[in-house]
Amino acid sequence: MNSELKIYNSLSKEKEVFRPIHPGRVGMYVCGPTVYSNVHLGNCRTFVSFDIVYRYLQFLGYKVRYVRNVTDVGHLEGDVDTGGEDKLGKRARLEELQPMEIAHKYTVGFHDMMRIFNVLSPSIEPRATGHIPEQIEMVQQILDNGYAYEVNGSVYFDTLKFAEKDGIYGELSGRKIEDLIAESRDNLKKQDEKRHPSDFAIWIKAAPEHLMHWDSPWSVGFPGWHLECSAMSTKYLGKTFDIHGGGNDLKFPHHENEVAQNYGACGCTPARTWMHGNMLLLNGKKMSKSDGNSIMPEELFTGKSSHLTKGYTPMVVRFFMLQTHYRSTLDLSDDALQAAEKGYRRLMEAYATLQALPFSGDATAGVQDQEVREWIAGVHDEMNDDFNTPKALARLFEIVSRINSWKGGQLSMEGLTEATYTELKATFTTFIFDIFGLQDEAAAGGDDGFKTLDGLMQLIIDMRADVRARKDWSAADKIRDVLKEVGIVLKDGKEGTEWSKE
RNA sequence: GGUCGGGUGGCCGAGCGGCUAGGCAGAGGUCUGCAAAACCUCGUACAGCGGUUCAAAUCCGCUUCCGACCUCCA
Repeated sequence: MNSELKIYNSLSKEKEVFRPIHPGRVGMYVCGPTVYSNVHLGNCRTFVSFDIVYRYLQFLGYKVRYVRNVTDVGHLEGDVDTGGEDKLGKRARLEELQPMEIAHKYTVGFHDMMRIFNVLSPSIEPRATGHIPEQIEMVQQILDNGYAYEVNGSVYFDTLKFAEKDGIYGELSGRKIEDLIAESRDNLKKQDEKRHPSDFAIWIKAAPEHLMHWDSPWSVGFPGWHLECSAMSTKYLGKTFDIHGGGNDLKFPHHENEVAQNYGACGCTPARTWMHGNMLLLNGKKMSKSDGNSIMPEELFTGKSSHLTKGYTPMVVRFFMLQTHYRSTLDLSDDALQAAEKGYRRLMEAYATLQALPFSGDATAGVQDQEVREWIAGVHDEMNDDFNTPKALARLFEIVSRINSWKGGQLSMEGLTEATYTELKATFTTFIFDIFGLQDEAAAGGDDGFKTLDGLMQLIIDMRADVRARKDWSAADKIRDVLKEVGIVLKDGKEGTEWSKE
């Protein structure tokens, strides 16, 4: 490859050449789910996006420490002042379970879904309830440094002070200090514990009925939602690390407040590069559980949804996601999924073709060798350009045409050396499986089972070849038709008959 | 209302000053017993109106439509 990795930094709003703090190592933190209900497809898209980032960084040879948390406490519905209820606590009440049962139930569900989408497990998956002492310690540091104040057992971060003193509150999400200050005048009358509307709770005194609570220097209570990410990222990745990721919708207030907390506690901002994945749209609107505009992965797989005409496999969905850049919104529709399904199959069949295709090129390099070498450099360049999966995928399809032409005899391997051919095969395979994280669903389904089936199919194909040699077309067609009914397609080519599952 | 991001061919989506991706669908052809697959060729684009430029989908301005965030959300 010819290029260096460039990543779009939400903080600077520019693509920057990526240089890790420690050569050869990358520290990456991504905000995980709040485990109070099942993940929907929009959640999955974000984790697939960062899975690609994780995979590609590893492919480049970096030793990556990837931390992705699970939020199991402190995430309130609404505001603290308006008596917001903890999401897990509420769910626990509704399902008549312990909050930890809720957390466990939906964490397991989340993991299952990640496995189904072939999302790699992060290096560390810390949970908020497992890091209460660290969070209390951080609150204390923020208080000691004068960036927070205590009221009636709750502790609030003083955003106005931070904004005025350091001038970086609002930098990430594009909010202005002047607006904050202007707001504060109107707010003086409010009978609020907070000094300023943009202040946020970092420790919340628990109401008597609140199920999850811990002792602290200020009250029996629980940590604010934003605090866990600051505490856990600092613990596992240090005060400053390379990449912080998450969904676009977390930029404000969650990430902005994280920056404030880290600054308040450590005097520096946590991440050098901020990456934000864009939303998955359904009916032209953001997929969201709270307004009911969402689709669950199960519905997608089974096709049992008013938005779909049929079901789609996890890898088709993953392929579908890869066709769009992570910073663009992606509109889910049945038509688009059908197109993705065919594209995915075409790619997988080309992979199988390439595996079986013998080398028939030359000892000396010619024009074609040069073309293939340029192609190999090209796919890497696309990924280096802020993980441009749609472009890299487009490049893969350029090679699909070439593979099929070699096989079909429309193109020879003239001028192609074996070394280049080997590299082509390796690159093609690596991109599909290791970097894009796709799986060959047709070939899956058990190696033993597949061998048996393949043996049977070879027998049937041989017998049908005899029938065809006698020009008994009706018998040959009948075999083909019956097989089609059970989902097996026969393709008669020059070199014989091939079979594949529909 | 404030801040930001969009409107690209039948659909999904790249591109973001000159070389006009890719997938799916459509048309014609090659191959084949037929079919399928594959291959080759081909339409139909850059929301509208102005402007800058030798050159604009790409830059600037206005209009219009859509979305995100500003309150929990990946």
